[in-house]
Amino acid sequence: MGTDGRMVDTEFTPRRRGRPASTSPEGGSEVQSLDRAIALLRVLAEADGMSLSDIARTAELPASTVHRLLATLQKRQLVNHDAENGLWTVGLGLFRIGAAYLRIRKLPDIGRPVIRRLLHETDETVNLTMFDGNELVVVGQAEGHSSVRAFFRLGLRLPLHASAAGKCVLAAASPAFRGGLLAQVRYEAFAARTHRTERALMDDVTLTAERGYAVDDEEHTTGMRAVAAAIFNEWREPIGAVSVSGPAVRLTDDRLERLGRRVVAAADQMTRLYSGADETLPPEFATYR
Amino acid sequence: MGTDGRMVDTEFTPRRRGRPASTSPEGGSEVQSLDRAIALLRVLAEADGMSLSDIARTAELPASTVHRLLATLQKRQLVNHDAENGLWTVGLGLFRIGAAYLRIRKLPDIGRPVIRRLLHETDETVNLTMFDGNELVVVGQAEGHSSVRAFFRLGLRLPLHASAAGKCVLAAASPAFRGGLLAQVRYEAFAARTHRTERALMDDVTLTAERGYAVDDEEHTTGMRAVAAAIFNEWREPIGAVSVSGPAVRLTDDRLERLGRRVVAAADQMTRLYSGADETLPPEFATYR
DNA sequence: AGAAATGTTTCCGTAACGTGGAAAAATGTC
DNA sequence: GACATTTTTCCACGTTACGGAAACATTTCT
Repeated sequence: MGTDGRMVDTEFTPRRRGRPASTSPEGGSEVQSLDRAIALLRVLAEADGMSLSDIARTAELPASTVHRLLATLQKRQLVNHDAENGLWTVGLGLFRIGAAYLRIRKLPDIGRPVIRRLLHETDETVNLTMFDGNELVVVGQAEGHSSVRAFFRLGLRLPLHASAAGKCVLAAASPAFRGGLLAQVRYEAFAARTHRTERALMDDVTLTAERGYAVDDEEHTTGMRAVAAAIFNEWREPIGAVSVSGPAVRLTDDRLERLGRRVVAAADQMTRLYSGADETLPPEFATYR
Repeated sequence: MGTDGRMVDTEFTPRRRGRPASTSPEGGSEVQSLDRAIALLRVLAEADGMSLSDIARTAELPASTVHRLLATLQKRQLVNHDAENGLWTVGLGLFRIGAAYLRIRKLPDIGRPVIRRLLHETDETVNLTMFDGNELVVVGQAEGHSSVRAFFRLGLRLPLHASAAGKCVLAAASPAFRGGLLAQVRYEAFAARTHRTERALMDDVTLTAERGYAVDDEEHTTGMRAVAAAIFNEWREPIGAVSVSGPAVRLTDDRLERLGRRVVAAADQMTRLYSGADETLPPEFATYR
């Protein structure tokens, strides 16, 4: 309403296009061979070394079919085949791909309930961002009133120097790491109040470190304010941030302060969930930590 | 030679059967659709959220084909499809399967060079075992002289009360955990000298804890002796053991002592490699720890 | 030793199944 | 409102996967 629109589309802003998925009661197209191969992987993942005929029996498929599928999987390193005893096991290639899940989805999946609660308590848009390269990527969100619809859409990349999320990550980073990040900042001007010098940015970051949360006072988009707090991994390295944002007219100074404390609490909770011993997640996560 | 054979085949002893794999110069049968699906997973694992058309362009496949494959992968949870913005990401199912790799293959893969060195230094059969349920499973080995060929083959399960590996794991376990394990021991008699009572076993375990390594003096197989030391994870919980075994006539008391010290050193090294900061392994492993 | 049993790999005729172009459906952009 | 994009469904075609059977090996039984 107050803001005059999309002058600041830093990067592409992907949004649902094309024909929507059928409200499929269920099923649809499926590829038999792929479906069977996945079934084989499931079988293999539960055993530590199986012979071809064991696998074929368990999966209830003819041996020749299983052999063909396993050979393909082996060529791509998704399964190992011990040449000496002929046993098949899950392969490193599968692990490499599977490991990507943690990098990409762990925080969003864990953070969802926290974000949603924050939305209901504050009635403002909540964003979850993850550090990637030298920017922050929006990986989760919960939008408030439909009136001011999502400025920060999933996949959008936020600059370090012109976003609350970026500044709180800078404030939380180790001095050495922060130095490396600052060296790459371009100080692009997104709005009238965007920091234009390292000096100004660092003063803000120092304040942020003392305060515990960062404030974006119309620095990214004119008319928009936001507060953010950093989320950490198990070695207390910042990996992302939670932020609450809304039109400046609604986010007055004293409300900003209350939101700041609330955001810090939410970020702390996510840190504990991310690096710690909590449930709501499948047991596979317990293996790491 | 001295031993009179396979009276103690606790469990199945899988060994290479059937027609051996072709010394394939390369390739062979392969399944196109599966091969393409794997390529898609690789693409997805490198990006954090892609649209269908992006994926199709990257993989150089028609959109309809990609869609069909993704739909199948999604049904099995190997990929996620965000209904709101239509982005595809790697799924939890993929992680669940990939995580099995660590459970099954991490120690064997890491331990291989250590095992091989131990073989060359001692000239006796070396075995790597992992704790599973209430037994130890042979997951890696290096065989000495072909004369006394592998008694403990890959996949063989060793009992806790009648193997050097089992006893050193018992000795290294926490009192509470050890209690739970002991309650399940059946005291099956594998050889004349097998421990038959918890009393006798615990006396041996106490001695093992003091000594640092376990000794199997013809308790599993008459005529065979072995020494073993435990391998630990990052929380100092025993996860397996390395052992050196051979005919009693070759493994005299004083040689056993020297081998014991050597086995402890090897186990320590594997503990460091397994739980620590070493390379020789792809970067994915670094994510955990 | 030889024979029988078990397990793996290759072969190949058959048709089922995956393929991909095109159309339909929906949204963003001009 | 027309045009450009993107996703999803559809469908005729023939490539591709299927699986029985044979060939090949190794272990076990007699």
